[in-house]
Amino acid sequence: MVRARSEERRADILRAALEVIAERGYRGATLGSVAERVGLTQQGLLHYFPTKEALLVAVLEERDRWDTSGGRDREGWRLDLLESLVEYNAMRPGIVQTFSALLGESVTDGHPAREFFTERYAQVRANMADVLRLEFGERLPGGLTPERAAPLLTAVMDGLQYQWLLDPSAVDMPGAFRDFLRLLRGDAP
Amino acid sequence: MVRARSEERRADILRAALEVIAERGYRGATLGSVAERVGLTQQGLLHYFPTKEALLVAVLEERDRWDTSGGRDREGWRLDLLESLVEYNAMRPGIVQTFSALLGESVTDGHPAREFFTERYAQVRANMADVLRLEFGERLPGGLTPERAAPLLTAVMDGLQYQWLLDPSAVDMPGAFRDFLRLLRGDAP
DNA sequence: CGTAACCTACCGATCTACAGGTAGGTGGGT
DNA sequence: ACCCACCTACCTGTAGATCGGTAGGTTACG
Repeated sequence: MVRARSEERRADILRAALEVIAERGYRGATLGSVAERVGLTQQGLLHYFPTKEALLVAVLEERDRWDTSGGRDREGWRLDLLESLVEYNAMRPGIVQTFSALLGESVTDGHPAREFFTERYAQVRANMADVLRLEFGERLPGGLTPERAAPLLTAVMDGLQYQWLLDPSAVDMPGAFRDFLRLLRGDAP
Repeated sequence: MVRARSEERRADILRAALEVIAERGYRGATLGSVAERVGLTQQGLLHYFPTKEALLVAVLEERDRWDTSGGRDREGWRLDLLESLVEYNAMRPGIVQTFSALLGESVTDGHPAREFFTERYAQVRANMADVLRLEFGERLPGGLTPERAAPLLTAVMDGLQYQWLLDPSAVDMPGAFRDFLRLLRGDAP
């Protein structure tokens, strides 16, 4: 079963790339250090992914697949599932760090992940709007439409991640996110 | 007046560094490209800032000075001044991009700006809490304490910046921020 | 006043260290 | 016999940093 072994290798490489990108960002990551982590030479790695950028694209695609599986894309989430997602993220600093680092880099000129993130955020906002509409209808308790609240919801998730990554002990990410949801719901504390 | 000329040069260099970091991030920025922008060689630049990291530190310090002048530090802002700040930022994509790129990078291991941002965010949250307390007292209309709302306020500002940088036409940053403030205030739309 | 000593603001050459990528193998499984 | 999964060797480019200048101005002092 050579084929299976090969697929396994690719998965190993992607996992290692995720780690290295988390540690050093995309620009700071080197093929050599990714290769080393899976017991390959840099050139051996290039056998699987012909360029550094191809590796990045594969990483992003996998993230996409992971995101859209679990029923997010069409079916959508519900608000309480978002809450669990944040809790889940709080236990996986590695993944959060990878994508926060990439997001930060991606706003620089000509970054290979820029288009990916641009499209992704458009889609995420649309998803968020759907979730909110499902939960609240055309007007949230605070008076916003789902479309107006969606960028805020997205921003809170991302912004909290940065604060939490910089100092996990200073920010209770899931707690703060719940606070925000309460704000959206217009609940009393 | 050799001294004055020198100070001017340093200021030029810092401005150029800000630009280059916005375009390529810190890791992607090169001393040569910064130097070129002010009509120096790379070695000439190193005469003013002995290492790349020293240059970054100087950039961050200047930002700090800029931030804390204008009466932010002790006296604090008020909520409506925050609103103007966001509007102001929306007209200065360069600055926003520089610090968003740096923030993103700074969560990677051993990044020279990491400590700076960690401390800075602690301070920003404290400032935000003060602003909120000044405006609302110990309980905001939504029921949160100033300390609980501060990370959210901060997160919204940062998160919106990323969405806006990726696609300015897709996000009305000042508008969205006002929406959030309305949520905090518990106003009807 | 003049000149020697010194300082400031640079530049050219060069070193070291990778980084990404190419070319051309080799060896084991099918 | 063949091909997939690698490796060795190597090339090219680039980045940060050091070294040793040089030109021009400044200061100290006889």
